[in-house]
Amino acid sequence: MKTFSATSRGESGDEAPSPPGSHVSIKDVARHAGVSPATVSRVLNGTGPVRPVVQERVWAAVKALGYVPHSGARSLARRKTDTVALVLPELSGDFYSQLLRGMELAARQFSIQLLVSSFHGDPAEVKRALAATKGRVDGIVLMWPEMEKDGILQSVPPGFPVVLLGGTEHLHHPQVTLDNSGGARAAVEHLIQLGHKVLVHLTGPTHNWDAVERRQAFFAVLGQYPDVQGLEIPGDFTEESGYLAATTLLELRPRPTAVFAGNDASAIGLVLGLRARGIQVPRQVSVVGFDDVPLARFLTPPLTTVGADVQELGKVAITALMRLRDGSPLPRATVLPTHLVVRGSTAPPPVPGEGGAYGS
Amino acid sequence: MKTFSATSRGESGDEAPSPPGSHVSIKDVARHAGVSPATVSRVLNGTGPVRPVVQERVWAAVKALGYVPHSGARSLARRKTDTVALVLPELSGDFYSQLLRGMELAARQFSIQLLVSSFHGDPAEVKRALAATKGRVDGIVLMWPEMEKDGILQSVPPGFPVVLLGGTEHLHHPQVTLDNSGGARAAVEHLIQLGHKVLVHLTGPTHNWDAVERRQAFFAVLGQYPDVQGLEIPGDFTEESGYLAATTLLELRPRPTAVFAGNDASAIGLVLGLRARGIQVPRQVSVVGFDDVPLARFLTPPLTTVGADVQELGKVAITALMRLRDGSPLPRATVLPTHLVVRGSTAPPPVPGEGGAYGS
DNA sequence: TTTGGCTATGAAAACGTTTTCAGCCACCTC
DNA sequence: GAGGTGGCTGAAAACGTTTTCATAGCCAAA
Repeated sequence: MKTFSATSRGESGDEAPSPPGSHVSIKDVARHAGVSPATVSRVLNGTGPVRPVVQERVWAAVKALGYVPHSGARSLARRKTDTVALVLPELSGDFYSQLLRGMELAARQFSIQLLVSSFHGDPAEVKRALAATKGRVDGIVLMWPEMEKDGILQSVPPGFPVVLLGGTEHLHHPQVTLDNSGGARAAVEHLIQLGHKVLVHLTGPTHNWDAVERRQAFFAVLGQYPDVQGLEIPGDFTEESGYLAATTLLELRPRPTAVFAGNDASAIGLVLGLRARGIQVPRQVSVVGFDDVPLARFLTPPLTTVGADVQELGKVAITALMRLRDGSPLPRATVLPTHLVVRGSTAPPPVPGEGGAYGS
Repeated sequence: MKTFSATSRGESGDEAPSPPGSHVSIKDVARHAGVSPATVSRVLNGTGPVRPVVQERVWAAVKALGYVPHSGARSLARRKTDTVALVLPELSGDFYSQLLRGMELAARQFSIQLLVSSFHGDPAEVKRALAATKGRVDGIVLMWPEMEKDGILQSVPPGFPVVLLGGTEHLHHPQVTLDNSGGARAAVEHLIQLGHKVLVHLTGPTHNWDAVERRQAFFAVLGQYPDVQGLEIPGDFTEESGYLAATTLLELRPRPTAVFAGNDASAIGLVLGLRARGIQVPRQVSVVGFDDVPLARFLTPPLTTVGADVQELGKVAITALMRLRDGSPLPRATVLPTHLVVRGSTAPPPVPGEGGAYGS
């Protein structure tokens, strides 16, 4: 088998125009152009006055040597890295995918780089990730959906630009979130409007801020409709917990005819679980999710759910961070709208006697 | 509206234990501990001999001042950044999501950071992205699916660790790819085994390396079966192109009974397009995709397609890069296996006279 | 011709680390 | 007591930039 090793590299092919030494520094350029490093820096950055003829000499030297500035050294000298860190719970999945895309788009607009890391729910990882960014980035976008967050931000010095994404509000850092409450309200009211009288909420993890907000909104809406009953089944945002919830649901008395699930994954699990037990959605039970994952519209029936412009969320987070970095005033919290997407998994409740109700 | 500005930050809350000045450097720690910066460095990095009692003093000072090393300066001095750059066509979508996850997992294992950027098909962006990494990373994973790639790697000095992900092979850099040929072969042979005699390939973009490999494999297999005919319809990997291909397909003579689509997106579009024209899949036309996107198993019918462990691909790419960085020998090319996933979108061809064939 | 004020440049000091090099000290061996 | 020997430590030189500060030259004004 042909092998590659760091020492056995061949001659230049489509590499640098004339790549003499791997490491050509600003001093080499200066020497080659017959000027001082300071002047080269001035030409490269367009700062300070330099005679046109000298500028040409410098550019010529840059091209001739194939010089590319060393961003690390540059950052050190300028005290500015043009990089921001993204510390997220996960990187995969539709939500983060969209989020990342929005952030990348914004980053390009601001000409900054993105340093990503994910911590998979481990607080120790968050701390490590945050510490590792010291001296490497100009700011941090942190997403920490857990309720508890004491000491997470220990290693970041006060005054360092940090934007919190989702989750609870924070004394020291601005926050960008989706309107969980509004979305949940819309979902629940949709079910009530359809005529449902017994609703159940399939909750998310109790320590998850989004889950808490959605649950609160659920009961808040029910408080306004005395003739509607609200129950809840504990879940944890996984498809499996939704599947299992189907069993619990069928044992509830009075019988719920509609479910507001904390997110799409558990809603999908629930639909599958109900179907496995012979219950039809939405004829016998209506189901609403939350997130509007791409999958939602491809399901049978297509899932009614609450959507949001997650890409926009990413953009806004980066933009907020940049404003913070630049010292511009910034709202303490920015809440992005969510909207109900009515599809096929919701319908009016079954009329007793027409065979829609499920067995005794 | 309450606003935040960089200058109006409050007192410390859950921030640093005792955050005196925002910027505490190794010199401050040294002074506080009554030693030299060199000794602090030695203690922090566990290098060189330091008396235990002094070590304690240093650690105490570190804690007292809430010192966190400045990675930027560290990188400069060590000539090592513990960061690698990911230069990808996109960041969103199932494929990249999985890829990123694998890379992140591997990165954590190697204790390195990930600097991401995407270029959306623009060669100028690639060059900018690569140049921006100079002095910021120890290596680069570059994915450039286009056939043409002259000069893309101009600004990276020869000998700098680069791993190519997918795409064509390269003289100077090792490569990690998925087995497009094997997957395509398996897909086509599956259709032939089912009894199909007229196959059509819905191609990807002509300048895309993966598309080219899959197309080549399609015709290579057909070459071995003289009694099977192969046609092709040009596409571009988008769902829309698949949808439109349905029309073209129905006009072909002889009538194809099976389609091997270049990827899942176009396969899905095709299925939708066929259905819109009253053609049933797989009863009248079988369809195979490529990629096994998560959606595939939720479609009706679930899509038969070619899958691969994309997360593993990401891991392998990072691992290869690390080996390259460390000067370990490394295969010039690593090809990861793909596998056929048979689901519901393929079936034997309709038997004439049984109503399966579509109208004249 | 001096003075003053530009413009264009270079020398050198940052930036915050790591690492080399040399030196100090205590201990051991004759 | 002289001469190693080895363990700790500090001074200082990197690393590759940017930026401040000083100065040299030049032209206009006095």
